[in-house]
Amino acid sequence: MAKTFTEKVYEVTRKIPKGSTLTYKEVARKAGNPKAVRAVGTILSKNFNPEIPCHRVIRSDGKMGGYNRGGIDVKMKILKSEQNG
DNA sequence: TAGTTGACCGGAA
DNA sequence: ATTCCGGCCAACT
Repeated sequence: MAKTFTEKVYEVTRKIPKGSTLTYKEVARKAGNPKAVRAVGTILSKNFNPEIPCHRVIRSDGKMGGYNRGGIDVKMKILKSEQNG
């Protein structure tokens, strides 16, 4: 199979259940490179695919990194909307 | 091909 | 708690 790290990152991010959030480190870990957290940020930042809930990926501090589809403000609102209702 | 950049992480001051 | 530094990886120039 030998899927590229980028492909795995997209799949993992796409498989994140609603109402749940994963850290960049977790995504990188599931993708196969727990040390490529920087790359995950770079990859997701270039990702403009609505099928990928990149807003469910946050920093290990519990804070957020960024969002290419609206901004931190929208990202926060989406997470709250999915968690609470 | 080499160098720089970035939605990061962990440790130290 | 905040700020600064080194390390790692993929994408971009």
